[in-house]
Amino acid sequence: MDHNKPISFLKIVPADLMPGLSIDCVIFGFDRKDLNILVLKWQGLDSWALPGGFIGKDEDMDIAATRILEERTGISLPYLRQFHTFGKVNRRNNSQDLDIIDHSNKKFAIPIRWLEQRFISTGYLSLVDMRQSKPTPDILSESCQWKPVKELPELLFDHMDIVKKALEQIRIQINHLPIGLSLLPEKFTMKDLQMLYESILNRDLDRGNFQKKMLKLGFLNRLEKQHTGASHKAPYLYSFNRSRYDALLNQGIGYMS
Amino acid sequence: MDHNKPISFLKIVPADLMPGLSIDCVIFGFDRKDLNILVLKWQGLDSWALPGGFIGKDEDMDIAATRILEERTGISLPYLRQFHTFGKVNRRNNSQDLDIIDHSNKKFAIPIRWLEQRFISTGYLSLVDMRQSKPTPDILSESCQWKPVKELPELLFDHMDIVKKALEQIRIQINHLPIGLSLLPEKFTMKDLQMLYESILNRDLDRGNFQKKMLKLGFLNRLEKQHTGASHKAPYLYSFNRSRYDALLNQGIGYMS
DNA sequence: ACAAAAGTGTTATCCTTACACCCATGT
DNA sequence: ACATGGGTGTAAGGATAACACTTTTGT
Repeated sequence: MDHNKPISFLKIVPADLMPGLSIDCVIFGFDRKDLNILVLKWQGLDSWALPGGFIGKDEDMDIAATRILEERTGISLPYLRQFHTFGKVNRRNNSQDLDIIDHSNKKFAIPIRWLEQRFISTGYLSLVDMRQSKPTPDILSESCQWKPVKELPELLFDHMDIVKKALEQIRIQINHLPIGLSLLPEKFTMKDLQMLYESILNRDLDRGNFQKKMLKLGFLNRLEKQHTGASHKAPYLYSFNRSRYDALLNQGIGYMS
Repeated sequence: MDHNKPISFLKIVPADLMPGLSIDCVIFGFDRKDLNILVLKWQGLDSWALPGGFIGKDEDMDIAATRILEERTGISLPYLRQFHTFGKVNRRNNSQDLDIIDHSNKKFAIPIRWLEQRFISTGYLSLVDMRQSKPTPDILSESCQWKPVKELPELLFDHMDIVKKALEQIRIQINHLPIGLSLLPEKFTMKDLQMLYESILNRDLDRGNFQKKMLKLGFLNRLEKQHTGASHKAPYLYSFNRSRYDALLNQGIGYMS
């Protein structure tokens, strides 16, 4: 049996899916300024939601997560990690949620009552470079957009709780996650890296101290300077020393707390 | 509908349970010396496993975890936290595992094929004072014992992976978990606290520095000394300043990383 | 007196913090 | 010349690590 055979979300065939189990993805993007999250707008509704889907009966959960994200947003991932499983009975039982389930059932001819069952959902998070991934909506969605964390629209179900938990986890585990590696392009400036940390930690860091700290940790390769035409000194570009970075993450990088 | 109604594990009635979903508990215990884990020995088999069970259709997952642990070991918990969900297709598919499932099916007259389905399992961890909880096995188990982490017996299915992940998580999140509060009795000595940290971090810490650091953090109440009759100075007893401790955990306590 | 474990002190070193200072560049 | 942002330096204070010293108690 091939456990990794991709299963299309768009054909919802309950017989092929794990019942009662879903996956929701919190995709963090970074654009040199703000931390963003990828959200989908459902067809014909003013409702935004996280990209999510279901798990094939013969599909590893991690692989399902990768597939779901790819199908729903067109993004293939460098990094995807489970962070929490949401198991409250009434996590999607307010009246608005029920309306939407009903609407979707009809619109997409999803087998009756499949969406109505109780779901326990596992949240996955990822960190990607916004400038290198152009999300494109699937047929269930009207659009697929990056929204700044600071001004998210209302989200369906308990998706706001899921986002909050993802943020909390990313902060707790900041010293153990390959934040920079995934959220930044191949080459980046020290300022880019600092702004990324500031976005995640939600506070300002001292420029000089940040620079010295990062350099001392020794996982950055300094490349040639690149002059952008701006009216000031050209910044160095950096790339990650991959093996050194991985080694440090295992121990937990001692960033400013 | 009452979402919190306890559902007996011992009556396995598939119609009342979430299919394909289970819970496994990694219960850490501490006895002033070693870090232990609670394991069950299955009836009539030489196999050890983590205490686990299933989730009622109208039961919150967190509440199911509490119930399962209580039913299977007799322990009621001060603290129980989800740490990972295990979703590999073949997590319990080696031949020994299948034998055991077959054996259990027959012995306990569990509805046919219930145990044979694919399960995705959420791991919960807890930290308890070994001296204050006397685990007692349920009827599925021959015994229920504490085993030192350093010399665990072979475990069924992927339970060893689950234990390893729990340990990894407890180390990564050590500054955010109420380690001491749950694993130690009401009153304890500084030595107790230090040995606990040493067990979890798996390395020695300097006695003098540890003492000073903990005192400076300010979440310990120093109580009267208690003389035990040993041939040396009597140590102070301490208790936790609960509100101060909670506040610090939110920020992340800066223990020696 | 001695061993054992608790409590505290000392010192060198390192890290963090808050700045200040100079450099390169376009206007 | 000046504003802007990049790179580096410095000095005070705090934290860490290694180890020494003193105290209490039973033998």
